[in-house]
Amino acid sequence: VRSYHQYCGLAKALDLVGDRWTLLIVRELLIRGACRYTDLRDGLPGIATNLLAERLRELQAAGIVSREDAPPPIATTLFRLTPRGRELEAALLALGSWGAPLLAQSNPDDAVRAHWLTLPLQHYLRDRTPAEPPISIELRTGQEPVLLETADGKVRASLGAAPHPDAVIAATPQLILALLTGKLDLPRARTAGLHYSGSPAILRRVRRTSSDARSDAC
Amino acid sequence: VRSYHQYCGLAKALDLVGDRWTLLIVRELLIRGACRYTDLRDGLPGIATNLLAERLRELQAAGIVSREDAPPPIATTLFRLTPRGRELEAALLALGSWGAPLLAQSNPDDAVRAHWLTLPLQHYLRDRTPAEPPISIELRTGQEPVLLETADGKVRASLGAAPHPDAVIAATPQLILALLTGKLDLPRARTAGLHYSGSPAILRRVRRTSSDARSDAC
DNA sequence: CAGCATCCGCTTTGATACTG
DNA sequence: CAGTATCAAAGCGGATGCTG
Repeated sequence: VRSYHQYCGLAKALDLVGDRWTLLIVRELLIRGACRYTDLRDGLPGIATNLLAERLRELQAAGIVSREDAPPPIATTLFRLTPRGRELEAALLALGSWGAPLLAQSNPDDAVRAHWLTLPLQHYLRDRTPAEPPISIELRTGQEPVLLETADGKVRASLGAAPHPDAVIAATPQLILALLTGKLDLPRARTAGLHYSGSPAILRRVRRTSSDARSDAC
Repeated sequence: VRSYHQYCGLAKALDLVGDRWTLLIVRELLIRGACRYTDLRDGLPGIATNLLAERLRELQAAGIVSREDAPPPIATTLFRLTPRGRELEAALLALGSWGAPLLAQSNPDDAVRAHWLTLPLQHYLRDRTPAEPPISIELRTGQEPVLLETADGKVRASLGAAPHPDAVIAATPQLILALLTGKLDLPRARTAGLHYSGSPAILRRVRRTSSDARSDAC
């Protein structure tokens, strides 16, 4: 809340979203869309409930988040990003991409949520054969499923199950990430506990390999 | 310093650069290159000196900043970004661009530094006639001069004087920004205290006009 | 002077308990 | 479900002092 009082765009941005937890709240709303208070709390393990309430008030005052009181049948409050809030997506993805390599050394006592996978996956994966018909892959981690789809050369990740997935991967987020980013091949991932069903060609189409030239390691 | 303990790239990034002042220190090193401690303090008005020292230690431990002890003639310590630190540029520019519209309502008691202009200017300006020979414009605000140069359709902003500028603009940063982003035309800017020397065509080549279609207002 | 370290008061955060 | 209340601990801001 305390301003830097500097005539600088970055400082002004940090005045609004630089406080602890604030950008992670935006992350939740970006990935999940409209959210209830409890959904947010579940996606932000470690946050104190008074802080979440206070941040939501600040974000609303800053025009980044809006709150809707219940469509009639369900009686609940929904929080969602305003258009201005959604404009934070580019900055958030850039920061998340910078941090993605840090996921390589995974800390065993880190909290894990399946939907957090969508950010690094969209960053690392490409469709190698965009001319062919699009495919979809379902990721299962014991929590909510995540859906991967190819679209104009890119890979989109979103929440939800695939109606007719071309492949299904079931494992921990760490294992899925290791497999898809090329750190582990399919046989090794399987012995580590990953379940894959579908044609190996589907996997090869989007999987990064160690030979992929990218500046950032994973 | 306190970690979020979340298996998420954004959270990992914020673990390293999410603390107060940290991204602004990176901003200084990005714009100015290698810096002495006192240069940093001057570019970060409001920071407590012990915090600056502590943040620099943390950034060094994180592999984002390196410190060099003096080339022999001058006896001083130089701080600079490591390659990994420089990779923060994209994220920093994205956040700065998001915050750039907030510069429109300028607060009179905000601190001002000429070199902070480089970020919003690179964001807003385009070279309208990239086929013509490149031009350079010098900005003077009473502090260090800033140099604008056209290069492949874009406008680059950096610190330092132009050897043979095609135009010179002297005014406060707020006025310069208002003129170049199209909020003020040249006659009005002049009556507000701005000095312009050079052909008006030079200005028209890079200046944004209110008719420029961009989603973000300024 | 450059580059800190120490001390102190205030603010922010974290953890938990409680409520309409 | 969606918060508020309370309180201890940590972080921050400002001033000052120290060292090569």
